[in-house]
Amino acid sequence: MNSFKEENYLKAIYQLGVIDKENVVSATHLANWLFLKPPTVLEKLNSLVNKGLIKYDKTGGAKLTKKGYEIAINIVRRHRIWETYLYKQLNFSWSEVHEIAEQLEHVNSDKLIDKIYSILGNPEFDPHGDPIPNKQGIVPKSDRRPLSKSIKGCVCVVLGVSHDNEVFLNYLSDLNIALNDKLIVEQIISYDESIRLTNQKNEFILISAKAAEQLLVACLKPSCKCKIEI
Amino acid sequence: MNSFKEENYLKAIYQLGVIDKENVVSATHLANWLFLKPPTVLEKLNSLVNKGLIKYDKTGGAKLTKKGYEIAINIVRRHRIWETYLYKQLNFSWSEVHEIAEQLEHVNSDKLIDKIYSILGNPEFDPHGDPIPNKQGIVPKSDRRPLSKSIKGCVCVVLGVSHDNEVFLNYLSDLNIALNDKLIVEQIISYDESIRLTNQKNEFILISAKAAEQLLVACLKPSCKCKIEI
DNA sequence: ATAAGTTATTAGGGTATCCTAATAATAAAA
DNA sequence: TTTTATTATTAGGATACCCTAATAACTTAT
Repeated sequence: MNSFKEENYLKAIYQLGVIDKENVVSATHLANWLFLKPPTVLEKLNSLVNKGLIKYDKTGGAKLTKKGYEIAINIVRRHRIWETYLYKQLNFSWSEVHEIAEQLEHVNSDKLIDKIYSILGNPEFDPHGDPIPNKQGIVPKSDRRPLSKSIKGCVCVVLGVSHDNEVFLNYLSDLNIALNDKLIVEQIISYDESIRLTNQKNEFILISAKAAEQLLVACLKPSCKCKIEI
Repeated sequence: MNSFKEENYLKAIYQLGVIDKENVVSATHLANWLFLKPPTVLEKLNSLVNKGLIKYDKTGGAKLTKKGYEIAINIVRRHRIWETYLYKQLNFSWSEVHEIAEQLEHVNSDKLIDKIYSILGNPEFDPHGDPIPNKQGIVPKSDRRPLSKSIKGCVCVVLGVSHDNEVFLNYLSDLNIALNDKLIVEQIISYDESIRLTNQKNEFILISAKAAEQLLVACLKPSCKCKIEI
């Protein structure tokens, strides 16, 4: 709990490294993400370099060392386990869990995490659909991808969202889209790339291209053409 | 979670105020309790005065204002609710819960506390036997007192310990004494004030005067002479 | 290739926490 | 009462974390 700040830096470097594979994790990039100013971040990055938790050079940006990765992935693990616990055991809503997990992830007790993880039945994915790293820091794989990559006829299951943002989660609630829902892609409207879906209750849902990029799904049809990469 | 430090100061002032009613909560006293040095504490006390959370003068020491009391008692409430949750729902042992609750008490989510409190059935006492303040900051009363105040023939139920110390809790485990155990005072040995007890299984237990001072019990015999204050 | 715009870094400053060492105030003992 | 011991406070310094303003190093567009 004392390494609160440091943990958040390492987690952010991990997250930005995963999300923007193209982009380098620069001090400015991190500063925006953490709502801080670049000099503040740079200062901290230097101290993380000194502690052997990251490597940093201005062209390649910040990269976690093995030691840094272990800390970061452990925080991510704790976060996702807490989210799952809050959602499944304590009946919090999908949009509420993130903020509380941001705090709980810094509670330092392996035994506590092990306990709630085992109560949950050692799940591989959290309620947002994000994979829960195991104790060795290995992240389970899934074929989740944005709904926007789907084609007409896809049978999709909702696995999560790409950015953890309460506004978007509430937007989905309003659209009547929830985690694990099965959605069929009826039509992709070429004019604005919005997508017409039907849900299990055979209701029509129209989702914008922007939202479709943030909604993560997996296609359940075993050999659907959507899976062919060009 | 940002007010971590401040919350711990206020909690400490509350706790020392309760434990040592005679003694004033001085900067030095607090410094020892918090493992800090007096100037450090004094500096913080001045800032708490400025924030209107305490009053301080060197003769009377630190005293919580209404505003300060509300924060302190809320942290105490969270601590004891988490202890109870860890003990009852997550099967942690009596001696493990304190350290984890020290962290969890700073997680800022009323909804989370309300939820686990209600899962526990809104208990009035935590596993150490300490009263759980209600949302209004009112602390339930009980007639718990040290075992050392008992007399021969008392039928005592174990409600807690006066100081939260893992060594002592383990010592009690070794003596085969657990929370809520019923103990009968068979004999008080005048030589060294140690106490001979029998437990529910009719086993004999010998407890030292020192330990008896730290073990908190209530006498179950309605009009037992132990209750007469001289 | 150069001006204009970005991005990275340095310089310097503020607050919060923590410390040691020195001094002031108080209490206890001779 | 004076000395001694204890306690409270001030002075001054270190580190962590945050900032703005200025400079240096790059890109990009003309």
